[in-house]
Amino acid sequence: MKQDIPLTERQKVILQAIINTYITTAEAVGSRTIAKKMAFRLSPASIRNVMSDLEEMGYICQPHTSAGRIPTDTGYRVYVDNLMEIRRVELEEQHHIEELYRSRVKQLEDLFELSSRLLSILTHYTAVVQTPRMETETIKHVELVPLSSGKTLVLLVTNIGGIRKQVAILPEAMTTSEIDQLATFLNKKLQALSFASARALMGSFDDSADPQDKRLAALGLSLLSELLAENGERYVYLEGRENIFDQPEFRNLDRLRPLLRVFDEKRLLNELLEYCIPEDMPINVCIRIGSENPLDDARECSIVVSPYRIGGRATGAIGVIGPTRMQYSRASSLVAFVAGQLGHVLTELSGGD
Amino acid sequence: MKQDIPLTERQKVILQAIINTYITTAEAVGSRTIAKKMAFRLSPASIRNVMSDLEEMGYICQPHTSAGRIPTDTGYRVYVDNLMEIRRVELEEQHHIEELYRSRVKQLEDLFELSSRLLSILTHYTAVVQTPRMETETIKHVELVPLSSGKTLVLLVTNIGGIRKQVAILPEAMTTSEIDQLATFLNKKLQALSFASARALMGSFDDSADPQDKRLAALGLSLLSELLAENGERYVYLEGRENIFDQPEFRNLDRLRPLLRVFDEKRLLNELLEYCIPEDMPINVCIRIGSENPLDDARECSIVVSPYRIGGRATGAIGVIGPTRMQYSRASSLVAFVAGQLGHVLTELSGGD
DNA sequence: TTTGGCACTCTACACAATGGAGTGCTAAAC
DNA sequence: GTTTAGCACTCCATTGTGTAGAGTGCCAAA
Repeated sequence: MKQDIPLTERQKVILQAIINTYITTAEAVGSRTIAKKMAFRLSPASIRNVMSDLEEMGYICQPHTSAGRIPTDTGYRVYVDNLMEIRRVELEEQHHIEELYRSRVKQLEDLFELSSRLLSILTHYTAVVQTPRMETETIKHVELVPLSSGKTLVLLVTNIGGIRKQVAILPEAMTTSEIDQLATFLNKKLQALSFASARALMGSFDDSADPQDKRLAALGLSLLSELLAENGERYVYLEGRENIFDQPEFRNLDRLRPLLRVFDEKRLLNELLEYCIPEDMPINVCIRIGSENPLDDARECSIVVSPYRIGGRATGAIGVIGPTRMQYSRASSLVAFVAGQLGHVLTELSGGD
Repeated sequence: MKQDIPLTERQKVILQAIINTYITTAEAVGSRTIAKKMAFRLSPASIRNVMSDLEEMGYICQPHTSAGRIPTDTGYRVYVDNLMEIRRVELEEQHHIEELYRSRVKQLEDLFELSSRLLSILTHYTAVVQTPRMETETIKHVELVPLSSGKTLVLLVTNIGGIRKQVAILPEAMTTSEIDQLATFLNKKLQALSFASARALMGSFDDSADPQDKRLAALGLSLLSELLAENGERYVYLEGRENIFDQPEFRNLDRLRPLLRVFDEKRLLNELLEYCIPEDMPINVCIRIGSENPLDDARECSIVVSPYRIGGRATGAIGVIGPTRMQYSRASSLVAFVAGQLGHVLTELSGGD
């Protein structure tokens, strides 16, 4: 491996041609194929020499002696970083997407579903959308709906229109008007607070002068504490599972199965996304190729993922998962664009408070 | 085919043995195997004669000349209807399940998720749960949460703790207190009504004497109409997808794919469940075997499904999907039991109004 | 009516033979 | 020095052949 040596122009062009070809055909590409496709004429023999260099550098490899070459993960890496053409989403496509965002969103969940479905349809890969980090939501409204026998449905509406709910058991018998009073109290105190601040505030009433406040805060905390807790796991929307069946590399059941396992386990997906977009990410699109990603079960595939932002603050991730032989250029431009749209709508939702 | 002729005792015993064996081994079973397993001694040759009869009747068939026999869909049918031993769920298992239902349910969604996960774990098949028919829910509470710029989040809580919501645009500018007034009006009028009655009632205000009522009703209708509409599609919970990978008949990608397609398309699942449990079903457990079910993509598998009841009224379906070579006995007893539990908890939730 | 025996059929598996694609190397051409 | 034609070589994929094994159907004897 002599990866430190910079590529010559010729090597670049040929590596690019190999990867472009492989991406569309899914078959190991030989020197003859490249020779025919290239702009400046070179014989297959000359191409072979270059290919041999590229192999030594670790960018391509042969499945077996008498086969053509296929890109390695590091090969894709230089392709993604230096060689691929950056494309923009077609204007017409842009308008089409924007139109959908305008018309199709009736509730928060629609937004995530639309985003993931859209991305899976446009890219033909499997799309994932992670719901926003809890810290970026603030409390908009608290509602207590009395149910039977001392139980209450506790509803929490957040600034973006998200809902948390749970059935809680009242710690003491309460009349309807007392419950109303509690709800009013909670709404007044918690309005526009983050979950963490709300928790802290409620706790602070413990040594309050006003015994009424103290009592209400204690009641409120017992009803809300679980909803306000960091429960870690965020929901992940996943669309376009079926697309992997169209990828020849996943015709094989043994390769397919681990990937489907990842799709089924939200926990793994979350881990994967968290790894790509760790905290407040400054970058736009993150690409993890094959072995670069942390899940053993996803070593055969790549993920292209972007943070989306609410009011400038990265709060969640959206992206696509496909074979390492992915149309990185198209995928990343689409992911970036849809992430932008999603963030835009979410910001609008949360903004006009 | 001479399916009308009743089976002799010997034919029954042998058919039962064949199916029981095939269910556990997944391999075509030959006369020798049966001869060894049977209680009363018969030579393979005699068994072959009976098998020949059973084949002529259409209950078993040979994959090829020199193979043993496997049950046909009609074979499974007589097995399910007449031959299989009806088993009860072990008492210990029952207690375990009941315990889970007591402890794990914080909100309505948990209930469906628990039921489907439980069933998939217990049976090792894929489990589905359809949410209740809209007609069985009544309105418990309406909440209007003002969002930015003339938008409102409309929340509808039902008697079982279900939630419908949408972001609606106010048809006219309203102050916060006007919105509160509207919410109070809606809660007073719609309390405990079904969706259909609510729709009808709101419409009836059109020729009301009181102009204030008329105005509020019109506003309310514009905000609620979409939520109250029959939107047809019910949500379907699905758990244990990965279990089909353990079934040898689905090792083959061509058999696997259509089934996964069904799993991914809630519409198809709904159709399947609707077909098995049409309307207010008197029966307990419905079993559809292979070609008996209406979906082409599910011709290779069986479904065991039961309605669950809220207050005695069947309102949704719960069941498992697996290969036609299914452990029908165990599956149906478990489905029935879990359906009972689910209905029980739902009834409790809705009951104490 | 039951059963042992036997010929027959078909699959699954292993093994060899063949064709084709693609390479690496070398020596000649530019 | 770089490029290219030629050639031997390697390996896969496909096809065909042979064999062992499982199971059947049928017949004649018990």
